[in-house]
Amino acid sequence: MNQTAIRLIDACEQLLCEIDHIEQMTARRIAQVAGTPPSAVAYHFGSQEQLIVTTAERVYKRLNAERLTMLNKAVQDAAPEPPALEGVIAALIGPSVRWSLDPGSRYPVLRHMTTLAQRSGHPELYSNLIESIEHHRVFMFYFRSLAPWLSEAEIGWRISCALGIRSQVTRNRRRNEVLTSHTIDFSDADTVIAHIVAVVAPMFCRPG
Amino acid sequence: MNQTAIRLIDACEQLLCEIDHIEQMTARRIAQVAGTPPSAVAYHFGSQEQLIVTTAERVYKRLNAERLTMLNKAVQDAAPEPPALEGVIAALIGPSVRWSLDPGSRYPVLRHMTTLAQRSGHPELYSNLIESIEHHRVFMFYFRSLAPWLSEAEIGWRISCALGIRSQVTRNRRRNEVLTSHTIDFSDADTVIAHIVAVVAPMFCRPG
DNA sequence: TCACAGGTTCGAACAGCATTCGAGAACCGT
DNA sequence: ACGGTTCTCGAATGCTGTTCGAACCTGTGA
Repeated sequence: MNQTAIRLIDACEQLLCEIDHIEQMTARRIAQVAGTPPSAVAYHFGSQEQLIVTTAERVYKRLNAERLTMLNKAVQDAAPEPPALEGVIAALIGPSVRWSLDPGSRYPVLRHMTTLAQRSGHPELYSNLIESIEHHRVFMFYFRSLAPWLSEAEIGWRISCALGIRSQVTRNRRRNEVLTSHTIDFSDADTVIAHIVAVVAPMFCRPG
Repeated sequence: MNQTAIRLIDACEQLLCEIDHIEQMTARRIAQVAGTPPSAVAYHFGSQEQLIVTTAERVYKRLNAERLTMLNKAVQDAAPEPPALEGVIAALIGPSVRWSLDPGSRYPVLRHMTTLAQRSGHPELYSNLIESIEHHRVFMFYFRSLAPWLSEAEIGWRISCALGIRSQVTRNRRRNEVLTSHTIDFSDADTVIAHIVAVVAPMFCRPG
């Protein structure tokens, strides 16, 4: 990849973390930070949107690496027994929660990307990011061994639910605080993770 | 309210349902549909964004009315016994799910509004819509009577979780389908509602 | 009937945007 | 050293939301 392209991605990543709202993201600003003319964005990536997606993919890989690290730790801690259900759930949603609450993390990149992906005019740009669930397969494996009475689809559905709850805390914090009368500290990652685990774990209970 | 203003809201509502990307929403297009000059948007609403928020508020009221109707029906069906937990959950998330799958509904208005709220530079415009939880208070009441072992905050947290899962199905359908290997029919409202109820209900179980 | 004030309409104008374009510079295998 | 590809860059294009001032209704008090 070209040096200019890399500098644009770096600038894009940095800028996505500095801005509050995606509208403040302009090709001119990215180019200014990267030290290139604005037209370099279109030349190297086709469009500003594609540059943002490329940037998000790079960040997303790091998040998934952290998920896998947490999962492996939970597995090794329990070996040779299967890992605790709570540990697997925490590995699935923990890094997102932790990143979203860490002001120094690159989580804003993913938040802005998700916003952009919602009914974008070019959904094909995001299909790789959204439809790739490779990084969930290994979770699927452990959940199945922990809840063999659930089908693969039922496990996938529960993973989806867990991710939906995760999104609710990482993206609608104000509403959450209002709904719980400010009695839950949604600014503390461990508290939030524990609360999510507490509601997700029962979903995997044996029926009846 | 002025006749021109009403025509602008009508045009805005209609247009929000026709477009699939919020960027296709332009003041000039709204004005064209409404038969006014583009400047009328700024004159009557201050900004295009404020017009969209006003439009969304009108639609949101209808959605909440439908939630209340479903809830009241569940209550009356079970009277004098307390309503079924499943019925209360279905009333909470059902209308959103149903609207989101009905091509003729006004759900796109709310979807675009949410997208806009996340990428806007003027969050104060949305605080009324996002922080108002009056329409959830009555749900809180019935949940508490069904699960008295949970505190008000714990109930609020579970409502939040249910709404997060709801958003996951109304907004990330493709990802859901991939995760469940296309074995769950996410285009059928009753199926989706039943699945959500199935995972949310256990959250209210008595501990231990 | 007139005069006037306030609210409303309207089109032109403004600043900002992403992207395109064409000309030139830089690089690289031969 | 040459020829062709890749890259750089600033100007230009056609969008955008919003502002502005003049014109236009409409109702009121004299």
